[in-house]
Amino acid sequence: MPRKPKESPAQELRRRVLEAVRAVPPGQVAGYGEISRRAGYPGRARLVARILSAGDEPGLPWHRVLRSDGRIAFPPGSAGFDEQVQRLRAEGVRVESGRVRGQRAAPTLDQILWAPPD
DNA sequence: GATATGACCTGAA
DNA sequence: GTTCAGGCCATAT
Repeated sequence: MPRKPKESPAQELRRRVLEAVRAVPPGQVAGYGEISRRAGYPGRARLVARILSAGDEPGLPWHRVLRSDGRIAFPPGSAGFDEQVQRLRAEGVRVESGRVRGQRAAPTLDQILWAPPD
């Protein structure tokens, strides 16, 4: 019988990461490390970046993913940088000098999901 | 197989 | 507030 269509670890990781990114509600932001941790792969923040850079998944709220410092992962002046800032502002996130103001990348996604409204 | 690169993270100075 | 070094792992050459 044909072997199971078991996907490669990278495939599963990608799927989990995408799900974690989609789990971030609008107006909120998360860090790469948090996404990787929530996906079940702690310490693989670079993998998250690698996946987002692929941009295979349309409709993915990649703009809600920032660095742990709350700064934009893109270099200032870059197209991605500008686009991400614009999208965040459209969701009500205050962005100043390429950094998110008022709410850093939450230490844990639980903090985001459990964060009290206003 | 080895080296270099990348939308990174953490801790320490 | 910033900068530096070490770690992590998939992809490209």
